[in-house]
Amino acid sequence: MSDQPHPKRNRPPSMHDVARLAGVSQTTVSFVVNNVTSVAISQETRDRVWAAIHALGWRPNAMARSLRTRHSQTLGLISDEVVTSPYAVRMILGAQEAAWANRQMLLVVNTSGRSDIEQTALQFMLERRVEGLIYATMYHHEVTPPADLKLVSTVLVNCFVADRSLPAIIPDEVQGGYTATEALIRRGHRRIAFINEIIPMPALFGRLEGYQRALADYGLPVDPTLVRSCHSNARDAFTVTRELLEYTERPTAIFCFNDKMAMGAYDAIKRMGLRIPQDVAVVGFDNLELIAAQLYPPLTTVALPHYEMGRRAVELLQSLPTGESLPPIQHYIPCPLIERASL
Amino acid sequence: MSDQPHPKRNRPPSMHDVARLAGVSQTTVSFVVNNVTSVAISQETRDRVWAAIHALGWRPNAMARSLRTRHSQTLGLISDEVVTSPYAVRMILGAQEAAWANRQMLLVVNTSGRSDIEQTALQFMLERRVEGLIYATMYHHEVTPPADLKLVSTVLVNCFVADRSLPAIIPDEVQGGYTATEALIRRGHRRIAFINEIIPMPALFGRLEGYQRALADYGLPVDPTLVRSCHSNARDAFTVTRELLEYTERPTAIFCFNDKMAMGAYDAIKRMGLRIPQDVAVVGFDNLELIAAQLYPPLTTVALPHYEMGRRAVELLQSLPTGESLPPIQHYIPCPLIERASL
DNA sequence: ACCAATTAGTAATTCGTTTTAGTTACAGAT
DNA sequence: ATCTGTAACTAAAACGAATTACTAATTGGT
Repeated sequence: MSDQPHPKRNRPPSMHDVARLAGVSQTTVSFVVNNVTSVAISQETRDRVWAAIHALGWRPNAMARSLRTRHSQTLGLISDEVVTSPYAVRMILGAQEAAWANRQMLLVVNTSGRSDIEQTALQFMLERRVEGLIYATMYHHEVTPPADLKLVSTVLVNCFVADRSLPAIIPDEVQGGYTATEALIRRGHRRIAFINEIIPMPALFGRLEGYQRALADYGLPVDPTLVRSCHSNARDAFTVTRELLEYTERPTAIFCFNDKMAMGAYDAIKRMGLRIPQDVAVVGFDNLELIAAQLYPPLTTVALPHYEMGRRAVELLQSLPTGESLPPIQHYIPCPLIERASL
Repeated sequence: MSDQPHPKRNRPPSMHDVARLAGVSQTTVSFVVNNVTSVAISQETRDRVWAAIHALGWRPNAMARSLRTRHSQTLGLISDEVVTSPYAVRMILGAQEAAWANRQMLLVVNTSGRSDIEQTALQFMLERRVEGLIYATMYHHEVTPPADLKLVSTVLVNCFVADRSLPAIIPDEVQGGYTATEALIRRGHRRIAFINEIIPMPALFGRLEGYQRALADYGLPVDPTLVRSCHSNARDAFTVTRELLEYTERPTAIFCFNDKMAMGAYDAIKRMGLRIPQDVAVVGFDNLELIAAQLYPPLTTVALPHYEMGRRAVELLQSLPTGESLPPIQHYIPCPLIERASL
């Protein structure tokens, strides 16, 4: 009664089905598909096999292949909030594109900072025999990842473990702070304020160090009253900026810990009737496109190299000969200055 | 010489290894692990098996399991720029969390709008036998996905096909525009301007319709001079806002097509010495946290329900009994008003 | 005419599970 | 003493490919 001859339920065609249609053995199909040269197959047969493949719409079953070859062609990415955050989506993109270039797929899990999810996610990925794992965080900080992480090659991104026993890809905060400050100095600024984050974190110390080093390298004094701290949001930065601009000897430039704060600084500067960059120059950090490019004038800022970090992490994993383990090197990725119009 | 007895190279332990150690058959191990009740296994044996599992650190090989059960426990997500864009990362999060709740993993590929990548990505996912596919776009617009998409259950997110032959999850633009306008009306505003996007797209028409309907429902006239269009960036919105505020009968409220434009509107309003919301109220659209929450005063805006759309898409796929196909319903997801302080 | 080499394939095993169809041992009933 | 029933397992066949180790037929050299 049924028009469809159904070989066995209606599952997708297998190599056997192809072989049957082409009148050859499954082995031959495999050889044709994989272009195996160690065994000779006539051109005529190859053509017949390909014809059968197209006729049936066959495509390989990646699980069967992986089971046999012991290569899952899969990388895992576990992150706390990266997926959620506009901050770091480019990191995923970098990772995904690098994986893609190697015909690997990326399994992504966002833990929302919950360690139970993190633990389960790791187990899931181990079960899927990922060939490498990226453990990334939204903010650059120290982490204590689950112990099972040791069972697979892992690269930390934007974070590090206390004993530096795992390879990590982290932004070069010091160079970033240095670059921002140097750019201002080169524009002739001598009184450069730095509005820093107040909650202790590597970025805070690194950027401050960069700021200080740049001043020192160019023979400028470090005026402690020009270094202020507040929570990294526009509101608080607004207040601090206003205070800075009321100094008798007003700073002519402000380096903000991040773009959100630069946004507040902009507001304060404009409110006081000053112009950017003529009266006060501003440099931010993070290169949040949404803020930096939309502000007026567009904000010159230092970019966190998220894309680059994601890419490097994957490339590091791919560079690893099977079976060996990655040396626990901490890779510092430079933070480039993105020049717009605020200085 | 070597301390390590190596059963066969150094591959991860298999059920056979566990079985050998526990002194049972591999079948028994499987039954214990999967808590199979159709076959009786004594408690004592169960304990021995679990002990062996822990001793060896065994964990199932998901590929072998999937091969056998024909369930990949995997969903695919193909997007143009979603991964890249802060706009819609929450969509991925929604999808991932829903997948997670069902013990499924999400394979993510970003095509960067390139159809060759899109095509290959789809093939990869089909090879991995994904149990469902989400095809998402960054902007709400019409798409022509690859034909092979028909081979797997697919849900479109934030986009639709011309003939509506595929189920789609899309934001309810009309309701969003209505909600924004209504909120302003309820605050007593009578002259409400709408700065719309200028490039034709569903959002433009939908939000405009919502705006007009709200005015009509509340018996307000639609003044065509109050509806302006420009490219959706802060700079152009700044200019348009300035013009609007120079009308002799100035609008007391501005509904902006999106938050970037609201950012420009803020600048113009402040520049003219007016206060938000006392002199001019503003409502945005998109709820870009970075902008909306950082602006001063914080921006009241309509949120695109990205998280919800991602979640719904996955739940739709999961709701599908194996073998059947999803009805091509277009699901409109409401866009909620996020109240902050700009009206 | 015979051996070696080459060409063109195939059979059978394996990867690590799930699952169906048994098997064995023993207790209790008759 | 045998039969039935249950408890406690196990053997073996999938799943869909990759891969090793053959075989059969042809060609070429002498």
